Amino acid sequence: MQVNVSGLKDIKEGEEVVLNGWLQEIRILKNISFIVLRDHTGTIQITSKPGLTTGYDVLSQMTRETVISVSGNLTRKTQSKSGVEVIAKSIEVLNASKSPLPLGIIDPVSADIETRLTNRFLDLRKPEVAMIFRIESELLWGMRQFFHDSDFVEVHTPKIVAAATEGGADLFPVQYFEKQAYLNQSPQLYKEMLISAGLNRVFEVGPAFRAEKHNTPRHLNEFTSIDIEMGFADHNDAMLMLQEGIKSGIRHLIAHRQEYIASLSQRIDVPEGDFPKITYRDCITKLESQGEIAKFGEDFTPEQLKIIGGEFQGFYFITEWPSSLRAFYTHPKPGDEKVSNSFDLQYREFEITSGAQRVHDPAMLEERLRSKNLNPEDFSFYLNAFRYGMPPHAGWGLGLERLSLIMLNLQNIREAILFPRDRTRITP
RNA sequence: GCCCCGGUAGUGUAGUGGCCUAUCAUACGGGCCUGUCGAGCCCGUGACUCGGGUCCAAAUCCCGGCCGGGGCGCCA
Repeated sequence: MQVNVSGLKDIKEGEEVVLNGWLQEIRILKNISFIVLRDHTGTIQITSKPGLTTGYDVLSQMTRETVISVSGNLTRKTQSKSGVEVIAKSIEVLNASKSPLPLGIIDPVSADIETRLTNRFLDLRKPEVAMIFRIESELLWGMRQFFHDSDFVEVHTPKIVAAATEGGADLFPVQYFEKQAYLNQSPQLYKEMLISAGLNRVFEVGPAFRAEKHNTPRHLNEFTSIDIEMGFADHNDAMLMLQEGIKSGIRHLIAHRQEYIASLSQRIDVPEGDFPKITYRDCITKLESQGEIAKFGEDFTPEQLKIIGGEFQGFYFITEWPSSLRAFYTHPKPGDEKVSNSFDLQYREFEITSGAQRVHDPAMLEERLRSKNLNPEDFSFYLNAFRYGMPPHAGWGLGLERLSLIMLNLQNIREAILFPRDRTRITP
């Protein structure tokens, strides 16, 4: 019977099993040999002896990470520390591995992130590395379910676009036949058009591209953005949806994959209660009381965000950002138009999400475009959607890799994406 | 865009002008070992990012290229 390593717990003493996987370690002694076989569920010791095992004589030629198929009998009457092993009847090589490995899977010496990324297929064989993506998958699944259950439609908008989302530079140009096009930095404009289209609530999980030449542990040039937009809603509705979306993702992870959580060195809990909120102005007051120079209309430095983040446990919102700091589509706060109905979701010094109530009045939108030195004519495909009945609406965009980064306490965002696109890397 | 730091065996490192015929670990190859499990012990293979320059002498100093890490800006 073919089983995974994790399935061995249900196998009776002496029963014959077939295991497929990678040869993680091999130790050949004079009259007995041990192999540690690894599959995607775990590792198991395979014991073989001359005369008992077909293929014993070629064991000494087997290299680490060779793909093998083992058949044998499970026994728990073993001296192995794991308390269970398989006595091999036969060991077959399905595909040999070259040696030496460019990156050891279980070596005591750790490799640099660069070496790991250029050999990512080997790096990902480490269970703790693969676990990042298993957890990310579960978090995302839980969030997807939440949005579906909350009447959102999952959509897919173009990644090749004609105009800049927010008018700025920092886009990757692409040649689109005879036209100049760009990789989209955000699905923002399309999400909003779908509100005019009457879909009412949309969400999208997809790539976003930023041509910023940054080289930091928290930026990628291609990342995965979880975006939502909701009609007949404001920034407070959007914040609630964000809070509940994240909670649902974590709740799903905990409910369905306790074994993942157990393998981690840190705890993951569903945050209790509402995420606290602090206004931009209150942040400034707080910083000034600590001797920091923080001027209205300027973004916080990473150092300042550490100070603010130190006031909160886990997630918190910074709300009411100056209108001058936000994109043109951000709705001003009625009666206090220097600030906006906007928010960032933060975790310590990390910005996870940016969102807002959006401008829905076409005249105000044009004015806002002009105030940002953008030409409304360049946005006519977008502005048209506002001229024939656009509901008030709000939404946000969340960086999936940043969410993984903070949930798993990773030191570098490149850890949270399979094949990072950073300042210089376009392979693998 | 600005600034800082780095590149030595497959991997990770030591080394700051002569003592380097380059350290150590791990990996790899061979040997010993009836049960290992971070196996152990013995032997061995294996490296100074590239191109110029300074100097009697360069892994080490200088210039440039390439590659990488980080800080700021900007942002998810």
